[in-house]
Amino acid sequence: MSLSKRKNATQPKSKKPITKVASSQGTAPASIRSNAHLLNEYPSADWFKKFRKAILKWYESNQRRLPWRDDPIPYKVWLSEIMLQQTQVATVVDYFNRFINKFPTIIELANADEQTVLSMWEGLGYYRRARNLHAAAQKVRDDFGGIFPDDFESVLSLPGVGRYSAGAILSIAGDQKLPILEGNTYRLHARLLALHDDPRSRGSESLLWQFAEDLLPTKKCGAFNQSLMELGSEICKPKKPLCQCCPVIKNCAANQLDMADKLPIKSKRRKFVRRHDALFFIENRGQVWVRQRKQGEWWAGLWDFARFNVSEVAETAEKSPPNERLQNHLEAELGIQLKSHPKILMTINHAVTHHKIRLDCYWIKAKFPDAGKQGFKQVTRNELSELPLNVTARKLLSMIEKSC
DNA sequence: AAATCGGGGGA
DNA sequence: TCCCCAGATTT
Repeated sequence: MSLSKRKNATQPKSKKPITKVASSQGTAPASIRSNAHLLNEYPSADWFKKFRKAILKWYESNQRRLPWRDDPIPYKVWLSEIMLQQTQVATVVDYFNRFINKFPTIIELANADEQTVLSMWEGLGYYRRARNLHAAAQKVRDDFGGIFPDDFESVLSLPGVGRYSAGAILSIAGDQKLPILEGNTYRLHARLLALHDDPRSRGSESLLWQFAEDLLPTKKCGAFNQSLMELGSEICKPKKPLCQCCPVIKNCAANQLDMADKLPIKSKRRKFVRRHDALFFIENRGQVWVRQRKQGEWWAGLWDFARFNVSEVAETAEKSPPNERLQNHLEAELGIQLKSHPKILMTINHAVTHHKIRLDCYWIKAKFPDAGKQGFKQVTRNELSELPLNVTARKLLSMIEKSC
């Protein structure tokens, strides 16, 4: 099977997914030897042998008990890996249990409505993951006979699955010898190797994928890959790593150089953009205005109340005072006549990736126009509780329900 | 190579 | 406040 599209920049392009470097241990592969990213020598074969033994032994008695570890079938491992993308373990656990309870099998997930899937995802963020998960389940149902595939290329072809997730799923669920590289292991490896560069940079990334592959034992690759992440999460932490408790302290170049807390080199962070939004909870005789957010918008697929960017509105009408501008915009945009001034309910400060948002939430009473403008429709508060909402909308709603 | 996509937890 | 989290996808 050939890929019709590239999944990500690090994805191997050849049919054989992972480039084999014969006996690369001891002497670094050319790709590594040719750069000066390491403060130390590339590890020897003996180093790799001792590392594998020590970390696997540590993992046997130190692994956390997690729901997806009880029964590591491909479906559960896959689901856990998608939920864990850029999301902490503690956050995922309850979502995972609820999700498995609601959709016990891939087929049941595939046959579900996307709205139901999104509802189960509500609050977890990165909602594209949920839509991709649902689409992938349908692909498994339709293209793979309902059986989660067990070859790297097929797994990689599923939407939402990149090189990390494909390797993680197949190693954890099937003990396949495939490397992983993610947040924990970028940091762990940067320290083990004393990587004198940002591990997320282009050159470092390829070096670290090679290292991740060289690390793999011949068997127990699932436990081994998990042990790397577990160690990174619990011992080799971003701040104040617990080096005195580390089972592979003797393997750590950063520790030997007394630089563990100085590495990895952190990349420059893009600064936040401030943003001022206004939300309108529009109600009339028990009916509330909502719309489903479109593809390409934030929270695509989720439902939301009327929401505007105050700065953009201000640009189009500079002369009037802020409240009046917003009100005029509201009337023009939604085709409604306000019976009263919007009443401020609450202000929510939140963040969406690199945006810091102040959200002023207003309540207004207005009659729904005959033809719903801008894709709005009206629903009862009861129906509202069933729709997948973004966190701020849900927060506002629960505040309103509480005060009435 | 860089931007985009949420939300929460912890210091 | 800031940093980080078992990343993938698009531009």
